[in-house]
Amino acid sequence: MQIYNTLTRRKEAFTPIEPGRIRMYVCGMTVYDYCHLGHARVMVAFDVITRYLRWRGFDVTYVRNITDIDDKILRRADENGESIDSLTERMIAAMHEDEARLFVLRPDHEPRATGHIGEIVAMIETLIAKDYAYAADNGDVYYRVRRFEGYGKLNNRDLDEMRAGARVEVDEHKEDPLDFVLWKAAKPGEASWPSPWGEGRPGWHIECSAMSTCCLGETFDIHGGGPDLTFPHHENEIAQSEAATGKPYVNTWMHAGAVRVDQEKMSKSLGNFFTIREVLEVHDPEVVRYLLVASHYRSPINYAPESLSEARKSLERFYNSLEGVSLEGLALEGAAAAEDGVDGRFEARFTAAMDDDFNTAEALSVLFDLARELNRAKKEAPGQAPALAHELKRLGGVLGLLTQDPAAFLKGGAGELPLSEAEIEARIAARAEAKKAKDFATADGIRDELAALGIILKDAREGTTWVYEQPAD
RNA sequence: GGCUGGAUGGCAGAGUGGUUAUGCAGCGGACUGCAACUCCGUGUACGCCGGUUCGAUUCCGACUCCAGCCUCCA
Repeated sequence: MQIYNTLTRRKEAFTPIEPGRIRMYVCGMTVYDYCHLGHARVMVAFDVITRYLRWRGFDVTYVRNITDIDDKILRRADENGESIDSLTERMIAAMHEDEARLFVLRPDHEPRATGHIGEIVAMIETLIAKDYAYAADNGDVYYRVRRFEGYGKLNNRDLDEMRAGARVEVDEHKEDPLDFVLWKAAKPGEASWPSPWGEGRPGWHIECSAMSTCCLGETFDIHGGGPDLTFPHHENEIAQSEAATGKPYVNTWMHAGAVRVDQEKMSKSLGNFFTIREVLEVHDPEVVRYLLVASHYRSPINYAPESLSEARKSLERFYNSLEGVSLEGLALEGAAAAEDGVDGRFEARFTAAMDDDFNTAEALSVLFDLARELNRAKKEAPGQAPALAHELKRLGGVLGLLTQDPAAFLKGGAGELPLSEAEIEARIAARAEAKKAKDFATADGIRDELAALGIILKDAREGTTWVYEQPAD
């Protein structure tokens, strides 16, 4: 298996530290607002990675933290006139709802910063003892960046050039403008925890170092996150953890690609973001997931509402092929599967694609080939169709796709129908009558009328089924 | 300015030193009462300029353009 490592900037053969076991940490959300599509990308990317690694037989421990104390949270809670707890609990619940709808499995552990203050304080104390950190006279504790030799290695940054780059804020309490905060002294009335340096709260970077070490050990296999976290967040994590433990922090760094809108990064600060929940109001969650899985996890994707319609059409192709094939009573293991006409060639191609840095786009192309084969079988060799359909669902399932009932998906999934299903069925029955009487004008009139509402009829030998496609506006 | 990554057919999006990605859309045919679904067939795509090579979209170099990071952001 090959994985691209952000640290070395190339694909490397992946070998877990402990055979058969993979420890992975991903930087999660700061819970002061609803998740947007950029968050969805990271959630889905690492969900696919986790599902695939498990499918390949690895025992994966997946940790994704929750930042539940931070300046933005304090500000937002204040603006809302609600408590920090109330705000963060609401947002965490919303996040769990969003990810569940996107077929994202929950990580094994979701440590919260406020639940690990003890470990955080202990790590800061170690850093001070080793002279990598210092308490300033304002009650803050800072990391002494120039003390850490490898600083900048993840981003290929040179300390002196960064300084020349000038956008570094000068702070009179810092020895060096590049030093970053580990512990922040509380202002009167702010949420705070006791520490040897007075009441305060942890800085953002230290919480990930402390929580990852605490959940996964001092050195672990994979550390992931969004594309904008490489600097300074992950650089600082390396500096903190390696200085504190004297050991390598992470073997493979993985970063997802950005979600863009009009060729600009989707972000809170630009205000050009779409929240997951607002997108799910009009689109089937699987369509959103498909859109994210259809591109390689590292390439940027440009979000446009039209891309979702295209994603839906691609998924319709899969579900059309699956529709009408009964999987009941299939005993499909090993030799039985081979006899039924599925000889592992699709799985081999699928695995080769995914082993190559999780190439989901390539893997999907294998599934499309499989769907074509299934469509052919439905026509020419119906006996083989169930095995092929099973294979398609099985491999699709590794990507967290194709788990719905085909008819249910095609009928619009989550969306609201312009007519009730009973009404639609009544029209279909009326049309069948007209067809029987060779009154094609009436029959086509009913079909056109439904089509205008987005309901597309499909006649099959077994009867008429339909697809609902929300008309574009 | 520094550091990273990218530029592929109408659109989306993989990949490769010489051979079909795939999906959507288009075109021709089959199926159909006509459609839809589906099947079969169909497109001299690889930013620009040089170099290496028998041969480069794929390797090397320059250039142009785009994006991300360098400030909180997934």
